[in-house]
Amino acid sequence: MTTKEKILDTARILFNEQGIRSTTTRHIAASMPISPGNLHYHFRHTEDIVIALFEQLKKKYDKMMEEVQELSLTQLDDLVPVFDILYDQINNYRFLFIHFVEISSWIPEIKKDYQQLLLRREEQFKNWLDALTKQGVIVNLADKTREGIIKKLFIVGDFWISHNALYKQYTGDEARQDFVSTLRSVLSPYVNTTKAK
Amino acid sequence: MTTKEKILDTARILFNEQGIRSTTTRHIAASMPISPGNLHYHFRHTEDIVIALFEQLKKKYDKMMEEVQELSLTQLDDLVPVFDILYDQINNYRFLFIHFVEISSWIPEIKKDYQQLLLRREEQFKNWLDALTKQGVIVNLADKTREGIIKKLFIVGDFWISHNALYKQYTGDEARQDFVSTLRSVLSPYVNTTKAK
DNA sequence: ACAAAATTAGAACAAATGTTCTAATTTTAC
DNA sequence: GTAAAATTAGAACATTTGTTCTAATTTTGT
Repeated sequence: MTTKEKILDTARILFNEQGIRSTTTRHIAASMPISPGNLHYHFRHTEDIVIALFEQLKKKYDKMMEEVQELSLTQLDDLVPVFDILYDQINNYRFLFIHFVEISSWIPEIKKDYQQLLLRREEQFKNWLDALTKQGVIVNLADKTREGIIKKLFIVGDFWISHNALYKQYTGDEARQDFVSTLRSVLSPYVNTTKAK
Repeated sequence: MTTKEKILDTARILFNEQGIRSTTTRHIAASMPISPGNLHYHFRHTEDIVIALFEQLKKKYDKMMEEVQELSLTQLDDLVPVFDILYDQINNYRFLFIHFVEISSWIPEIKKDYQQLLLRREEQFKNWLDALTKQGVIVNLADKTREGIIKKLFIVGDFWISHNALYKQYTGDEARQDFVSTLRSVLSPYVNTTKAK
């Protein structure tokens, strides 16, 4: 692992554990350990580290969405493994989600990027829900209903981790299961109970 | 308005507008304007300001929940005015919701308080949903389903504002309407469509 | 009216932060 | 093997921060 990669990894872990407010470039350098000068040789500005980490997440997201596309879904629970992977990705970069508003006003570039990501994801989800309807997994959805479902999936997906940090504070498998079942429960009211093709 | 109240109001507005990271006690003092020394005469530590603001919100929440208790609900849309008031409260203290995880690890006292608030709210919501079922507004709910609904109401209620800041960025009435309709849509799948008493 | 208390301004301080600079060391290319 | 480039350590700097201190001014109670 190069120093650059090591910095990103250390930063990500410290950001996740201590938050972005109390994690300084000096802390990151000290815990590797390298000198502050060395760290700033690789990343001139602190925000460059955050930007690079966001890029990592974005890449992983895109890869995951590709894989989902070719999935054949015959029942709601076929989504569980997808939500599982989603959980890991969010959890590994949870500082981004916990501080998203702060970061996006600090680094406008990330805000723009994230909005475009959401736009694309919204389209993909629409297609995805339509496919589920066609397969008879979920009932027919009015446009407004479908939009509402997607909005709830976004909010729960992005902020379950914050809610959990504030309230139940599940860890490990318990956390993952609660995340998955909460996301699942956004869709479950719309499951088609009549046995049609 | 006393100086103390003025400080809290100014701090709240600056926190909402600029975030807690870039709002310092000096900024608050300068924008009133008073001297930094004067500000720290009224609030020895920065966190005392945040704690006082959280107390304000808590009081308003409790007052609102009392009022809701005596509401008679015969249809789902009777909840709209409740969600409306909720929106105003959250919006006026949105910095708390946007930085909740950060604040709660910075000031453990607030974390504890908020967890207890949620515990109480969870009980109230349970009773409330049961009442709605008895009145025939919503269908019978399994325990797990009811818990899931409440969890979604919490997550959407607490983080719609963050999601909106990141994505659509609605303002004014548009914002309020989207908040209300998103919260409403958590319950709408469970509305009782059969005409029973 | 006047003493005591409360409030205020503004200087002062120590600590921390992001970043830059300089000089040394290591790696790479040929 | 050696010159150039890349990497590293650590000192240095300017700025900002929360907070304290001192002295002045204003308000309050009687």
